[in-house]
Amino acid sequence: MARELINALAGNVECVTELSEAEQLILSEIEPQRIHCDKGSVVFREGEPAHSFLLVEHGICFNHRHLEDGSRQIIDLYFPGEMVALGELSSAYHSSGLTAFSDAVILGYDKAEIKERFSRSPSLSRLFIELMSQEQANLTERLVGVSRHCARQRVAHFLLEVHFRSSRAMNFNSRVPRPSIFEIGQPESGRSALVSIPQVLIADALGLSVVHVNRVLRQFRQEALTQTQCHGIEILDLEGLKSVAGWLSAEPRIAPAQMPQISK
Amino acid sequence: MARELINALAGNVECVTELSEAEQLILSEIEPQRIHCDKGSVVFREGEPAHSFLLVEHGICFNHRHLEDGSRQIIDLYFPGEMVALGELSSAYHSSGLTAFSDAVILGYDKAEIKERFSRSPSLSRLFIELMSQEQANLTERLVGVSRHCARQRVAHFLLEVHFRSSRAMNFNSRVPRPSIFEIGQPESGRSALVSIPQVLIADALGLSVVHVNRVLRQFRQEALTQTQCHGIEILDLEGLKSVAGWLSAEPRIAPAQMPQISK
DNA sequence: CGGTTTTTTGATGGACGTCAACCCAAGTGG
DNA sequence: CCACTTGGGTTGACGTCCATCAAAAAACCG
Repeated sequence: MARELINALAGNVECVTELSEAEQLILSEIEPQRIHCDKGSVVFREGEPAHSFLLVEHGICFNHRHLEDGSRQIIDLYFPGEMVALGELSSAYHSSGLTAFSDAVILGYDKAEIKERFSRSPSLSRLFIELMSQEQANLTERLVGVSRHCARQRVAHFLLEVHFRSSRAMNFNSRVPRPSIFEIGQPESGRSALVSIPQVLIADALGLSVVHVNRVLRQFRQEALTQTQCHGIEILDLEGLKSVAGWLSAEPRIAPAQMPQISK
Repeated sequence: MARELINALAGNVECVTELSEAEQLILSEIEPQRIHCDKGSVVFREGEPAHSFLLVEHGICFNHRHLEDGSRQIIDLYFPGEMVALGELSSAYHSSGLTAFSDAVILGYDKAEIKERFSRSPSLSRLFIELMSQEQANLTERLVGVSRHCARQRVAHFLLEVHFRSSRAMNFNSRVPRPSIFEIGQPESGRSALVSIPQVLIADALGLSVVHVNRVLRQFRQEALTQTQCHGIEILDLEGLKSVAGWLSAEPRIAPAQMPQISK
């Protein structure tokens, strides 16, 4: 009985609780392949055939695309309990590569089987669509962020996102010993430590140069927003960083009135 | 019998042909609301409740988000036959606003009904997921484009994208008189005319200033890549523009070998 | 301990935003 | 018919943000 998939869904979307026993069973029955990846190893490259649907169990991965000029764009990071490149479920080829950032364990589910099982029940389909919507919303957010914010804001936002996503990831299978790459301290006295991420990764994710990322981080240090500790970036002033990033906590968007005329 | 929805799907995804008569009927039965929008009018704003699933029938719309500093980011354009913000299907509120760029007619389908009907058949669900994947791929493309390309490339790419999407849009209900905003000439002698789009829109879509967009367009004119004619941009040298944009026609991604070790 | 990777810092330059002005076409109202 | 507005396009001067180059310092890894 494999509950990883359901746990992962539960971590990402609320309506899992609405699933019936039978539906949960449908998901539990799928037996995943366990893929062990060494730190820094390439799980797959863009263009390779994509057989399976992937879920990160341990460690951190990121997917990326390589550009003509040799640089790479990191599209997203994946923490334990997160599903990799949902949008590629129906595609026969990977549109981006995946690399393990730390030693990682990835669960691979057969795509055909996943699709077949999801289509057995409307709720499961709905749930899947829900997930994709969420991922799309994230992408949109990222798009706006990258194109309209300066380096300071982007780096701050990135740190915060990594912080929150990695701490949420701790709730996923917390019984399992967590990989040592996680240096997350308790938020004692307002501070909290962070994953030790090389600056080049931040740069590639944000479309900045390593040099500039470094400079921004120095600024943050000088402003006592963060602090370096053994190759990790520790957040000292969460609220301060949030205000630098323009972080909207609950995203309560305004809703003025006015609808277009409707005819016929 | 309303076939707009099926036509739209057919224009975006191949597997529509696999749909059975019955499934096509399921879709044809839904009666959309017709929403007429004047040029420049706001169809809805971000944060407003989202009741319906929208399909552009005539005209051009774009969705956008407003930022703290007062600027706006245009997320995508929508041409006739394209579905607006697919990812929001399962969301109760619009995460971005929609504005009619020209006089437009939009078909509004009740979300609940769409969802109910899609969930009736696995093929329909699959089809929908397919669509969302595609949109996500586009978004990813845009993300990479915005963060890694210079203004020249971005503008060139934008012009090409608008060109191809608008000419594909002509195939959608071609029996209907096309809105006058479309000034698409036949590709006679290698040239082809383009929608007359204000530069400020290009700027907002690409995250550039109007001034700089203008400069880039001037360059293009000097290089005989484009030419202005009565408030429209005509593409003179399609291939030239493609090479400026780094446009990959068929996107044949390389697929080297190497898989990670698999255990258990 | 030397070789490699990552971080750090400075100097220089290019790309692009901002400000400010001017032009031109299309109304609009007298 | 003409003054006035309005919205977009065009152009120049100037400044800022950030990439690039280069090189040292620090951390890591046999």
